[in-house]
Amino acid sequence: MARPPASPSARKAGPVTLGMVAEASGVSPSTVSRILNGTAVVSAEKKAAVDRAIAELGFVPNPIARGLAGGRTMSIGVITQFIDSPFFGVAMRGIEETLSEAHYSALFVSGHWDVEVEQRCIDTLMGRRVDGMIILNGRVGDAALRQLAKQVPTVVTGRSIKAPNVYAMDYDHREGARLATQHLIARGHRDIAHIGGDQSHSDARERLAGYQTALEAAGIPFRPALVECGNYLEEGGRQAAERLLASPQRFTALFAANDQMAMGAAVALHKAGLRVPQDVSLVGFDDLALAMHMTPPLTTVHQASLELGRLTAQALLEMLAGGKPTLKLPEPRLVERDSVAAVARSIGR
Amino acid sequence: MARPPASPSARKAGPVTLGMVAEASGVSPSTVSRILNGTAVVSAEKKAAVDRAIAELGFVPNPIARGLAGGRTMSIGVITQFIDSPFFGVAMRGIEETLSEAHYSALFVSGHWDVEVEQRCIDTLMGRRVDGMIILNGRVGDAALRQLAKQVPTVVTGRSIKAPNVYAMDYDHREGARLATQHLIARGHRDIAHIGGDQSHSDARERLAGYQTALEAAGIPFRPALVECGNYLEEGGRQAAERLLASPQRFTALFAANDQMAMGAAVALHKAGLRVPQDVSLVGFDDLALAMHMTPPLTTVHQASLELGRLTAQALLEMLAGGKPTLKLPEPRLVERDSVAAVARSIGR
DNA sequence: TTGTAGGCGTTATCAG
DNA sequence: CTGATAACGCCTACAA
Repeated sequence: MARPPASPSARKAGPVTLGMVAEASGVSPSTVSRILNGTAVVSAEKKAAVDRAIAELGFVPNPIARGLAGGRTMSIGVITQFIDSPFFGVAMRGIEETLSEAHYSALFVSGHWDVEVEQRCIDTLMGRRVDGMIILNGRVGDAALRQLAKQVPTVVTGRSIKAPNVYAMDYDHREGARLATQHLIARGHRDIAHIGGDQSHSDARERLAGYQTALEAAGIPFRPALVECGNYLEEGGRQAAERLLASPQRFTALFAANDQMAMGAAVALHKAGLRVPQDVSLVGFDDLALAMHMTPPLTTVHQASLELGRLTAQALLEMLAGGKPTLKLPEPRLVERDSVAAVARSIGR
Repeated sequence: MARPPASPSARKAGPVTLGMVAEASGVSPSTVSRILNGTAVVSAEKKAAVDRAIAELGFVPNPIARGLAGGRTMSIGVITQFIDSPFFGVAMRGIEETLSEAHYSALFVSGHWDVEVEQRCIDTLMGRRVDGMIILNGRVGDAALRQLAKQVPTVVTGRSIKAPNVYAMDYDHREGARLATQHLIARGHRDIAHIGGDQSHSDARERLAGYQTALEAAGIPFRPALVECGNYLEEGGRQAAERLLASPQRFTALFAANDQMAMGAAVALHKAGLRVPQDVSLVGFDDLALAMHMTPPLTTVHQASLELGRLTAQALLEMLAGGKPTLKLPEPRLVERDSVAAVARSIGR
């Protein structure tokens, strides 16, 4: 009877090597390698013998050696901006899940929204011979990206770029923002303020554009004084809301370009004695896990972050397999919760 | 004039190898290796020549090859439970920062609170020949940990274990919980409910114990009916609060074992028409980034998560350098914000 | 102090 | 179909 395979971490001395498997099953190392990789057809009996030896010895191929031998390292570099981002964190989970199912490991690094840091991350990752790269809303230029893609297949989000060996996936931020604003308009709001993101990011510009589009479609003039920008963080949202509150502008609704800023804005509103949604309606963007647990639960535009992670990983996997991915992100959709109220129609007052 | 070193990612063909550096500087590969690792004393002139060659060629040692050659991989395995945890996310950031300063890379993997998954993570990580391991509140048994530590230095949080090559760091959860409860008591509350965490985790048990300790110290009898447990997630907190609300028990304050559950509880309170803090005071635990941006901003026990990450990494680095770390986590402290109000003394009503 | 040789665990390229 | 043999890029005796 075959002894149950020993857990690798329970092994005593040096790890079981491919060579040991070869010896134990009476074939050459090359044959074992072939079986492992499906590189060539091997006679059934030898394969059986090897498989048994692998199981008995509890052999696990060494990715390091594999990588050195010019083969693949079975690892994928993933660049995010901050590893503790509530939005990208979920995407990373999706990436990790999908990748590990395919026996790949993800190497997560943070670019800190800084081109140079990000470039260094890329260099580090390439030094570790990753087989592919996923860049979540990176800041490096398209040129650097093309350069990178010459070495490994690359999937990027947050930008549209057409280049060999690069697959770009992005949300329709504009449409999402339009939806949010339109929802407010449909509830009777006309004085709608917007807290935008850092306008050097295309997604922030798109969201602003979507806001404008909805306004225009409803025949409401766009008033620049009603938009203040933050940095996509709670604090920035709070400050932007405070500026709005301090200005002479009046508004009955607020559309924040992401949930974190919406959260910050909610605090500012609260401190100013304004209630959500009775005094001002609030809509966010992203649908972070916490959106539904805010008080009141936040109406927001759903971005499938887990899906985003899964799909980017899946796309990369397809490229690694020599295919051409055609995956697309789901359409944005509004999630209605309790932070929006209708404005009372003030007919002929 | 020496040309500026080419960025690795700008290189054309194959990477620059140690051998090429050796050739360019007219020494043997071993000498270059020695200089790189400070393994032996080398004549100043040769060292200068090599250093120059390294700079000119933009040589970066290949960690993969290094790892294979039995040296170190300059990578550290980090096991968390969920990569998108708001609490551990920040800790991971600290780890990444500290490690990268020392030119180490972190390999983050998620154990999903599951012993088997976690064990598989450990095996994967060891397969990748990490030089050390950081396990954030892991679930594997102490035995497995000791076994692991035989192979690489290990730092763990969330448990106390004394073993060779293992360094355990933990917070004083009990004291933190005591502080929170005491604060409520000092504000006049006597009917204080508690939303606990999963009692199979020691930190959750400790926090409950701290709550009891404070009660006892104030001569307030502990009432089991006032404690409901969740899973450290918002949803669990909401449900626990709902159970509490549905029970015949009355309470004027609520101490949640973490901020996420406090957030969920806030929603339940809100839906029940109860205001925080006017109707019920609320205290959390962890001081997540979002605690200060809740409405109202949450009074909570500060756990220095960034510090936690930095210190675990630093401790590991010290072990890697052959030292014995003595680092300790800062004491818990209460952060007062706006979610607690005093109970009006109801004398002789 | 420095160079040579061998090996780390795999994969790839040849012959057979 | 299968087995030698040579890399992969670096480290570490051992020898000089």
